[in-house]
Amino acid sequence: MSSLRDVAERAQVAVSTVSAALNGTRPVAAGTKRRIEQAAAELGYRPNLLARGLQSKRTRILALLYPAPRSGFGLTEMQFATGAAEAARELGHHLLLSPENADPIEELRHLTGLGLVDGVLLMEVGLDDERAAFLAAAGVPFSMIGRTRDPGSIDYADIDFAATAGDAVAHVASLGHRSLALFNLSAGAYGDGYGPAIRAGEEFAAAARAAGIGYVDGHRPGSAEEGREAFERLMDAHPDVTALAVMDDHAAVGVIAAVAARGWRIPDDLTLMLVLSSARVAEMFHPRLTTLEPPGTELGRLGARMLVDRLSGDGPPQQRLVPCRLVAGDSSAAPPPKPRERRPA
Amino acid sequence: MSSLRDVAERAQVAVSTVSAALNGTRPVAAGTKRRIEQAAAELGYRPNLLARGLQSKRTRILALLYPAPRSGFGLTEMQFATGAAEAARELGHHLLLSPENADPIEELRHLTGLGLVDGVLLMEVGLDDERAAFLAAAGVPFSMIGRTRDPGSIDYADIDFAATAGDAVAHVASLGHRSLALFNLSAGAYGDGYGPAIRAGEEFAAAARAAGIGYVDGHRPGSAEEGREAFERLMDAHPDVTALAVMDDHAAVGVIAAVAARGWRIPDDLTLMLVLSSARVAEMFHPRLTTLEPPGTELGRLGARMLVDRLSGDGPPQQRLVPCRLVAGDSSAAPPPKPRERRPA
DNA sequence: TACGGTAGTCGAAACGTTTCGCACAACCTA
DNA sequence: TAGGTTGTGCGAAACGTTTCGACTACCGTA
Repeated sequence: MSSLRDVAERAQVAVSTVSAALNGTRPVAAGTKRRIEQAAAELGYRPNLLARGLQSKRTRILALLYPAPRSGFGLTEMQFATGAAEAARELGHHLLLSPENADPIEELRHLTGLGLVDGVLLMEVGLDDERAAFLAAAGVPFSMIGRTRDPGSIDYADIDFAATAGDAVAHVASLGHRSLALFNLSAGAYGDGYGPAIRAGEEFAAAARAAGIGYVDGHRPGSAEEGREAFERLMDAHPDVTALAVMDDHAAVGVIAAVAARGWRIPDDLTLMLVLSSARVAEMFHPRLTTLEPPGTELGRLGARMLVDRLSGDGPPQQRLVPCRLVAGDSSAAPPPKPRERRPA
Repeated sequence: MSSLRDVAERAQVAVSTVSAALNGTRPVAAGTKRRIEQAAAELGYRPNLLARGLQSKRTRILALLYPAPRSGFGLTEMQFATGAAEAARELGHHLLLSPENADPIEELRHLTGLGLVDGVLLMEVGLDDERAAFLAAAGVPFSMIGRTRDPGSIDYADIDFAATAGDAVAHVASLGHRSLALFNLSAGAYGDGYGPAIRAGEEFAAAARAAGIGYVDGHRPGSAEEGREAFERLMDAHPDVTALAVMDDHAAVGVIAAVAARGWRIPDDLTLMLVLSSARVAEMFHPRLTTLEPPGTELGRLGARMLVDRLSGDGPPQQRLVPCRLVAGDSSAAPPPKPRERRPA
């Protein structure tokens, strides 16, 4: 690989002049500049990132930190990563994939001590996230996909749960439903204090109240079997519920089975929608489910972009909320005209 | 951040001695070594990766190169990435996520010219992959997840399609089926020359022949609608087929609908299985589909490991084939005892 | 006693950049 | 004509490592 010195020799100038010409960091006479650029092109010169980073303390490398997935990552997490990587590249940066081990703080200390990364992008942020606290204390630039309970002036991109819940409620309300239930994420899959689970619960309740329709919460099925059971219990306690939003894919499978077991049909007897599931997943179901698709790629892109902004400038904190996109499937319809009854096959 | 010099001062030795002591690169007296280690610990010394890389020409950074996904990445691709990142970290390396832009070769030239990465891990390898050709010509160490038509002595980890097809055929044959069909990946989703599509086709044919059961190929549905049509045409042309393997998730949705439209049931009237789909996807279906789950994480890990091996040693090329895991669902059963007929609802 | 070998340590150079003070010429202004 | 201002380029230092030749002290041996 050719170095700055090779270019300098070929162009008959000093090394520092080449650096200045190529980076535009100080004025260089037009003729000289042209000679240098040509020499660089002829040699196929590429600046060495390590040398540059060593000197300038800026590597233009970002680290994407994510916990070992408790239950395997989904499409959304993949989108965070690819979105962030894309945006980073467009902005002339690189993205390092950093799985956490048992001790995330130690991991972080190590990672930032290496001098390798300029900033950190945090995924799967908890309401009280120790990583965020550590980074803030250590003065390491970072941004979050998701957010802590009190993000203060930390940059983040997160789902707009209020808007999302509003859209969901508006969707079923406009179809004529008067009562909606939510099956939240199970504690097992993500642990307690998982932001999306808590915020979604709160915002659905608020949106339903604002729209003046009934709202039932409390079930948190994490598997098909639990979904089936939860639906049975829901119908026992609240036979008037005609619309159901489910956050866990697998639970939805159970709900569909339970509906069928009663001799009911979707969407005629129940409007069923997924929350925070990608349309690709929703399409796997029969009927194709309506879903509120999380803006994974966009959140990833935003997270990376605001981190780069933070690194290169100061500016006010950027805090962005992006709503899920409602993708209508074949599982939404008007509520049944008269009370449903079990019609076992 | 403290540097080698700080440690040297504190331990009252020369910088070079500290380096030697900490890296074990040449003998250092036991007492001195202890003093140095203590000083390093007290200062919380971390070697600067950039400086080290600049000098030693080894950064311990690997790049994972992947094309912009044509149709959005799936779980398997996610597993490649997380598996590779995990293994890299365990081996003291880092993994850079590198999306390709329009011109992969230029991208590669740029990436390797930076001096930032020691080696490249290639994903989504085509049978005639220009990236592999370029890297080989450029002398850049790399390994592949997947493989070219003629991998020569290039390290790779790929799916063992022969074993996978064998397992699939054995599965249906043992249930009593005498005729199997395969719906391959659509050309649109992955382009022609996509290794898995071609190899799967060949190996299913070979396995069926070896087992002495009938085999039908040729359909390549890439959506639910195409899946439905393909199934209708299949039944028209080959009414004797009682087992079907589908490679595209969405096509399976259409097949299931078509089966239901005939008044048939799965698995009673048709044994349906997914090929190269994760169990998490198979569980979304009703009934839960049998699937041949690709070893995504393991392939990612293997790819990273063999690349690290290649970097640090010479050794013979490593070429590993890993079969898919057959996860039995509720969609496999013995073939129907008597010929099926349409029983429209 | 002199000599070669060895274990341990040091200092300097090198990796490829960026940055910064300084030099030099040409030009303008008073 | 003297002094200042610009425009342009140079050289050296610095970033934090690794590497390598050289030096010292000590030991055993001839």
